[in-house]
Amino acid sequence: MQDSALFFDKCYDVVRRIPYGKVTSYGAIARYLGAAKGARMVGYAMTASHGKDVPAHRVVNRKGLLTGKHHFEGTNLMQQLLESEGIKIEDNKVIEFESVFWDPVKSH
DNA sequence: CTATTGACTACCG
DNA sequence: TCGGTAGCCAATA
Repeated sequence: MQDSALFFDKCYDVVRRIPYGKVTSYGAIARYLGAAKGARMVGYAMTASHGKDVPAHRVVNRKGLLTGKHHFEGTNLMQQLLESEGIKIEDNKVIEFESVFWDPVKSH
């Protein structure tokens, strides 16, 4: 029971470590936590991250697409948050995604 | 218990 | 990035 809760908590911890102006992917977090197949679980954790100090807008899928924007208020809040950090968005995708990508494994 | 769904990723053509 | 399909794991009905 606590395993999944711990997984969620670790997801939040990693997301909080994302530097300003950087983003990471669900899969990268999942791999960092030792759950390479758990990318969807990371997304699930983000869904449950409401009300917490988790900058979930810095987490996108592996192509830089803002697949989770629908979970934010309005229709473009996630994009605006990223743009306010210097990350450029076009067509729901992070521009120069590889340049702003932050790998939790490398940071570790 | 099974079936469906989802903030994903990899593979195939 | 190019669309469809399969595999994945947990939550929900």
